[in-house]
Amino acid sequence: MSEVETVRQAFVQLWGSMGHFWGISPTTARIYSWLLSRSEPADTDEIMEGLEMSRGAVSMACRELREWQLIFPEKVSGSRRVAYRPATDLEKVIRNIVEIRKRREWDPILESLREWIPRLESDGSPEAAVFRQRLEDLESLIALTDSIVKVFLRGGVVGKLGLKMLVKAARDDAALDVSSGSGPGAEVKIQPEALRISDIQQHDSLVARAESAYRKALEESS
Amino acid sequence: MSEVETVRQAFVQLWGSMGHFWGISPTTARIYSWLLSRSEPADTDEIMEGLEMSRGAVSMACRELREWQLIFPEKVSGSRRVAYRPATDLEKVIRNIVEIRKRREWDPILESLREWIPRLESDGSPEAAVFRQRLEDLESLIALTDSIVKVFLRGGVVGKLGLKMLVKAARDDAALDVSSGSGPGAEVKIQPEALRISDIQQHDSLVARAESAYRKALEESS
DNA sequence: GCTTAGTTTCAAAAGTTATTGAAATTTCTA
DNA sequence: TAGAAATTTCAATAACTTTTGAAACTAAGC
Repeated sequence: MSEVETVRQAFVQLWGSMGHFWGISPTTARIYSWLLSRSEPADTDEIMEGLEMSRGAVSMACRELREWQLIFPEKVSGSRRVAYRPATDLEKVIRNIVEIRKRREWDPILESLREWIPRLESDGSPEAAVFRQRLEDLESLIALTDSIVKVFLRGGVVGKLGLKMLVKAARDDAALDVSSGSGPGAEVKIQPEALRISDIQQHDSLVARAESAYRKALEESS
Repeated sequence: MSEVETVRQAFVQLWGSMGHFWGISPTTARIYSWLLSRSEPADTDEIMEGLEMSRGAVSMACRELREWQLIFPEKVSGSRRVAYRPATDLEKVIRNIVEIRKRREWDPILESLREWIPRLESDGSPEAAVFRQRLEDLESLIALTDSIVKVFLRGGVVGKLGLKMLVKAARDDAALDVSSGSGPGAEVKIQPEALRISDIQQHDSLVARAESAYRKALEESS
């Protein structure tokens, strides 16, 4: 068995177990990843053989993948067969899936929370107050995640700067780990203070300073 | 039925359907959310009645919640009963879960990808090259997500600035949506250019400019 | 229009996960 | 220490999801 085949099998296995993240079944995920691992499209028979599945399972899964626009049918000339070509721009793919799932599944969660919170306000009991506080905390967390996803989906100067900052911070931390791991007191790590959501969400004029410095630098470089 | 009870039922239903995100079963998730909706801890009988479950199901689920440190057992004085108090600092809860799942599930994905990519390099076939490119794209995407999660878990000045930028960007976008939705040409939206991961990951001296402006502003304000 | 290659559909079967309830076990009190 | 309150465990059962394979259907070629 070739190296490609070995990696392919492991990749298909891995992607299959991640299927639930994408909102598709493991089988459907496995077909998509199998197609991704190839340089050419494949028809139903090839998929059946490659993944040892029934024709019916392949058909159902391919229909779902088409609905998600993860595969595209192509006619095989001189034959009645349809070959399936996977969507290969993975950034676009993931954007598409995140966008669809955000709209269908995640946004309704935020909406529900925002509906419930004022309803608990009008009930004056201590239990309602406790419950409401917890829903508010949860709403803050989910709203932060929503912000990150929105920027990922939409782009823009400030969002890009934010993401670059995050990447830099993670990189800086990794470098700090390496340097603090090489001395005699290697177990001692400087642990920054944990972020609080309320702090992150708060309007901050210092952030505006950083933003305008970045914009000025952008102008000067173009 | 009271307003609290109505919202509670909807919340428990919602949280139960989100259980898979946390890596726990719907039943286990429902118990946790039910406990969150109350101002006082509850014992096994109360949970059984409140959620209409068997004693066995409650016992198994509570064991799992304890393992995740989502609930804490408390002795009920004058009785042999144990009451369960939920962890209520939701930021900490989510951090804990994200950290555990990152270590157990998500980090191994990145590791696998980073193992496979060089293996495909030594196979000179066109198919290996195509497959390798796709694995590299995927690795980039997951590494970005990993960066964001790392910052969320660890904090730090640069990470905090990055998150604040993202929140600001999302807020700015929302404001832009509102203002562009109120004119006669309301269907016309300015769509910023989509972010590319390779761009975000690239070292950028302009980001350093923004960062030092922020640090300077921090010093001046303290 | 007929034939047939190829695909889709769906009920039955298979596989997986969740729940139950009673036996087993643990722990506390008198 | 015995008894019983309370919980845990786990095999059986129930519920849910996935897969199969053959009947039904579609579409292309002659």
